[in-house]
Amino acid sequence: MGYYMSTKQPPARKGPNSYHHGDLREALIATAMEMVERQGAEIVTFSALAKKLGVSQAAPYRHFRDRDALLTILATMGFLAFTQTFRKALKVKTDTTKLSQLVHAHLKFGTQRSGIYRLMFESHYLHDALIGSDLQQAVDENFNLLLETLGPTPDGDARDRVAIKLTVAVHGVVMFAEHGFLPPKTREISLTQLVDELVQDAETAFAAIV
Amino acid sequence: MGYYMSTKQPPARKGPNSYHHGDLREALIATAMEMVERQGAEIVTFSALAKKLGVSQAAPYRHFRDRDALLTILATMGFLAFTQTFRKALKVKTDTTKLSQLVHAHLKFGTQRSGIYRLMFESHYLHDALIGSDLQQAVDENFNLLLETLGPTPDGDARDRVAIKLTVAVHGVVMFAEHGFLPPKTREISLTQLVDELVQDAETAFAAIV
DNA sequence: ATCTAAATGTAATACCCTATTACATTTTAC
DNA sequence: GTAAAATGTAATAGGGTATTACATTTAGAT
Repeated sequence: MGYYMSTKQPPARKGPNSYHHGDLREALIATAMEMVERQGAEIVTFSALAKKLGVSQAAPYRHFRDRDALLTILATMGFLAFTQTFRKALKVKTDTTKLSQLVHAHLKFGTQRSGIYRLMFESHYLHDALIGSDLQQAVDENFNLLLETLGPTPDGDARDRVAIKLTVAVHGVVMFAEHGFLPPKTREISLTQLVDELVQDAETAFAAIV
Repeated sequence: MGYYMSTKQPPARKGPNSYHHGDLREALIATAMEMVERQGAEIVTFSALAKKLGVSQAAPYRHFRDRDALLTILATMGFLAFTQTFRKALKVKTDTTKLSQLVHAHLKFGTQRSGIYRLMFESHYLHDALIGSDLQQAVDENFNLLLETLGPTPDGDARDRVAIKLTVAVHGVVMFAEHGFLPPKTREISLTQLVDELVQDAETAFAAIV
């Protein structure tokens, strides 16, 4: 007893001994992130994490004040990854516009990594943790990247509005798609096509103010 | 013992006697809906409901298979209310367009009744319950109302796309606003103003295809 | 090198929530 | 009026959060 084989995570510790894990904090974050990506933040519990990592249920509390604190970290990581995705998208050589690449990167991230995307944009408890935080900074950086991509205009506010309208629309597409609430006709239109149009519209609007 | 005074809900039963509640099902739905509107679906538990209504914790299970079943009913009610809001908005006499009234009704519903709105559009478990359901019907009805408001066009698909793009954008605005993730500059632009622009854009697009 | 303080982990516990089961009481229909 | 259906209860098993007091390791100061 006390030791058993499993096809999954053997509770053997990676650390220097069997009492201390070695780097439980990082292990918790990594494992939690995997769970979020696979099945969404809902299923992430300290209980399950502790079991998977072969530590007691109380152990995670040594590293995070509570469950929300861990999820906030994951969300922040998500925003950093989101921005990275944007940066990479801008570097790719294609025949489409930079703006299009950026926006399609948004769509792809949102739909393919829906677990983390939902954690990032649907979490209620993040709201408070936002102001003046790493998280807020990560969010803002994203938007600034979009503004830079659009380029300068005589009227900055006009540009901002174009960017905002595009962003919220793409976010709306992702959210609706994620939850299966796209209007009837949309079910026959590909999301890619829809987003292409949104980009087109934004570019037209931009051309009018540049 | 066994009986106590409370400034809140006295657990006195409305029904014909103290054993049977009278109409527990409706009471559960009504109370749960209040909780959703006030604080969001997260706080709705059978436990809390039972306590408030002065019945045992097991009693709610006589009326709903599980918590999600109750919440699905609330979400469906939410969609019906949403549609009703649309219908009423169309009846109001103003100097703005019907489309504008409809879309502003969406914004208002989403921001002022965020608890139910989030339940309607963010719930993961609704996804499965959707196909061929009352819920799906309620959702579709909404979109059709928007299409009717736009009016007929030679190319129906083009109209659909205009409607879809507008809807997702407004939904995006609501979601972002709700979670405090509006891009930096947006914090200074009123949501109303933003939505006004979205309507303008849609109307311009519509004018081009009519 | 040691030994003490800080860091990290555990066990035990209290509390809340879900959901089921066997049983109790009303209500309804015949 | 009574049997079946509907509705409610108590008891229980199971899982989750979070705290507290205690155990073990690690690391830093001397």
